[in-house]
Amino acid sequence: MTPGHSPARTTTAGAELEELLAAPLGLRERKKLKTRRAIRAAAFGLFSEQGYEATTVDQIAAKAEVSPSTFFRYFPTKEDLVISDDYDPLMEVSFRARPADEPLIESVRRAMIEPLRQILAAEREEVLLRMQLYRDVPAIRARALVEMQRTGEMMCGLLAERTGLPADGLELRALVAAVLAASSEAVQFWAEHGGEDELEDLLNRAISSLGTSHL
Amino acid sequence: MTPGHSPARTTTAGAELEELLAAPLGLRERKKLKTRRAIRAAAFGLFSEQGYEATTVDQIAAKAEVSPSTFFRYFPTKEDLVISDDYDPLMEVSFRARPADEPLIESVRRAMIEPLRQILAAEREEVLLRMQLYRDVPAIRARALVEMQRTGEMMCGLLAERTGLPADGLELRALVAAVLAASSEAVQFWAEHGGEDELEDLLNRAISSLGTSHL
Amino acid sequence: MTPGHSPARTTTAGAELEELLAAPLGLRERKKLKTRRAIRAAAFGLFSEQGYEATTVDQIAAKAEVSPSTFFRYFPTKEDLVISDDYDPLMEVSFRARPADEPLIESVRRAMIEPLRQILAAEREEVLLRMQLYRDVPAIRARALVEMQRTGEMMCGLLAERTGLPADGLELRALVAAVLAASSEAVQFWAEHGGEDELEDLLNRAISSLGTSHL
Amino acid sequence: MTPGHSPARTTTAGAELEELLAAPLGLRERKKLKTRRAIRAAAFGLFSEQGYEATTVDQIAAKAEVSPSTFFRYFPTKEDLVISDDYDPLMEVSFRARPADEPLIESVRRAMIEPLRQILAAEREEVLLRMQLYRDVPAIRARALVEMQRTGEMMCGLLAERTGLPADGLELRALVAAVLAASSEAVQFWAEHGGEDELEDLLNRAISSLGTSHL
DNA sequence: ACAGCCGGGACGTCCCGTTGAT
DNA sequence: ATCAACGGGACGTCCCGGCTGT
Repeated sequence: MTPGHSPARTTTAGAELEELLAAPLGLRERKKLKTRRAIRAAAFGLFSEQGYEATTVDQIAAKAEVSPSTFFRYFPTKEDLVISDDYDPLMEVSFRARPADEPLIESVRRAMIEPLRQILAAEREEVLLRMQLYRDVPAIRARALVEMQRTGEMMCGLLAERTGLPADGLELRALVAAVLAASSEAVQFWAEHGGEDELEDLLNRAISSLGTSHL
Repeated sequence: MTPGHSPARTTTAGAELEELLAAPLGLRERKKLKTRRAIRAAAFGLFSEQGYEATTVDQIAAKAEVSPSTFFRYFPTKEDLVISDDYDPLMEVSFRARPADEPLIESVRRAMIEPLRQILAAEREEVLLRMQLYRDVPAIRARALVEMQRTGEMMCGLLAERTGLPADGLELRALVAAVLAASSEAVQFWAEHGGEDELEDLLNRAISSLGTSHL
Repeated sequence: MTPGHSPARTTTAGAELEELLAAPLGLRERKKLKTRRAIRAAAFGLFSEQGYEATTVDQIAAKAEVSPSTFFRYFPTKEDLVISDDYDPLMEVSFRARPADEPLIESVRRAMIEPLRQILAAEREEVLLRMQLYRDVPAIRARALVEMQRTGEMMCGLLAERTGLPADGLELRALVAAVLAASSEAVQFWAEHGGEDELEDLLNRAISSLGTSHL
Repeated sequence: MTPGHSPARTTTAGAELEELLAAPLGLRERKKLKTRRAIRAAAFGLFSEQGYEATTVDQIAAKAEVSPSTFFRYFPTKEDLVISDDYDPLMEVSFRARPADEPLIESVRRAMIEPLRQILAAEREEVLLRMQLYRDVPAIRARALVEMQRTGEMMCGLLAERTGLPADGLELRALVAAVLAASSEAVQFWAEHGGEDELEDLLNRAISSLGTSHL
């Protein structure tokens, strides 16, 4: 739900996910992961210095001490640097773990917060930087928003299962879109203030403000 | 709030707005407007045939019987084809025209619907096509979503004036984001079903579904 | 011999020259001259702010409150802004006015200094700026150097008349090229130091340093 | 000292230099060198047929059987085709090899002649063509003259070391500029006469004509 | 598996010439 | 005479895919 949380699609991204989920990897895989991280680190450094558009793939590759060819092996596209992550599957797992009789909105809220906690614990700084990029770089914000829609579709499916409502019905879609949008604002707000507030509180406030729409 | 409703930024875009608002323009300007439309029409046609990325600026220019240079005079970027429109200022006017004691959400709803009606009356087909592009073409969806954020910021300003709440406070931002997201789903839904439903009804349903977040 | 002193080739340039030579012009012509100056002024301003390459003809035209078309009527090329001036004919007149029995090098020196004095008196600031551009902007320096060669050819002709040596003989060409190069260094040196030294002294020093080639 | 003798700045240019200095290169590098030469050859051919401005990069690439992209990998700019060479470092080496008690002007003369001999031996025809371009094509002459200034700065440094005079003093600058200009005329003269004279003699005559400035 | 090199093509910027309206 | 609009074309930058050698 934070921008750019897309389902894992490539094996390498899958690897990163699994690492999060703690399975210890083979030596080969660990090396690849390291390269992947190195490239991303280099890229983010350059982005924050020069901006996104002004940074070329070649520069990134050079700074990561990798050949451009290799860059493209790890990230099929320059944009993928910023948007590929593994939030969605984590959230799905998290949602299915909620008791079926819990109020829906509560399940959603918890399903979103759990994986966030994990990710923040592991790479809080990088998430903050990513959020700044997301604010400042149109192309990235763009991609991220698209990924958010993907997340929305997945959530519609999950909620449909639970409620029996049609997954592509207007009501569910509108509700999910709204919750995601509000949550995204919370995360953005959090990043803007340097992460000093408790993200969990912000999420709660944002989501409950939907109820105030009767104002 | 439909994707890509941005404030008028260029004089020509301003011209387009004024046309909507009915002021008959000088002969010179009418011609420019025609060219502008011709280019957009050509572009949208090609987009729906070949997809967005696969369509080159040269093709568009050729089909519009214009030189590539001229294309760039009218649209500084290929993406600008899709995202530049004049919804925002219309909506702002519309919102300010609502009585101050009306329930907030109602004012917002009406402020969004009024200009939509005008636009649909004038160019219903193009809006439908635009929505399809918005669904199908990542790059366009991307830009459009970004523009929606801009709309959001404007709305926050308006609501802040009315309510006295801070425009950049979490609550307002979350609420606005949610309403926009839900409305966007409504418009999208409408387009998916070929425009057969009443858009006004859909908007109402989508917005009121936010109240069901207590599910 | 300062960079960019070329023979008058266009009627308008001729006009500027004549003005220097004091003939009062018709009202029509004065207006054109004013425009010409306005454009150049605008251009030089932008050049010193943004650099030469980064300044577009359109910007110059806009700042001079002239249409781009008009710009090109006055200056066939962007580069012509910087290089067109009218030093050569002044110098030729000046040289022919020297007594025939004066030592050659002395005639040359005097022929160069006289017109310089006039120009500096009239537009000292602009000459200084021009010199800076000449230092800093490769394309301009380039053009200027080329013009200097033209000046060289003219001087070869003059010296050939006086000495009876062939105008395209190596000796004369080498001598003239050397004198011009040394003088150019003097002017450049003068500009680098903000014009505080007496240009005349510098020229004398530069030219006489050729004699030290026996070092 | 022929126009356009600039310091080696890219590795490939460095490679070219080293080749001149006889070190046999790896297979990879030889291929690149061949491509580089092929491009230049194609370019010079077209230049002499159609002129410089009228020749497009695409044409050059086509004739060299290379893609335009590749062209720009080898020469960042069309102009770089003409001006990039490796005379300066050769000359520097050559100068430093002169005995310190030799008359200055003599050291300079020898320092210029030695590398010229080498280059002429290796690619006499190309140098001749280059000189013609330098005469006939303003843009090229322009760039070349600029490079000559660079050479001048380097020489000032060298002479300053030897003489103890300040490298940026007017006297040294004027002297160097004059010697270079005279030498340039000699080379030019040589090229105009189809290379039939001994370049070495011409250089001697040109330089010694500086002494006649007392005429 | 990774590095370097190349090709092909899109984009967007700029220059300058031309045309028709004022 | 000036302007606004357009055309046409060059340049140079970048992305990404493929191929070759190690």
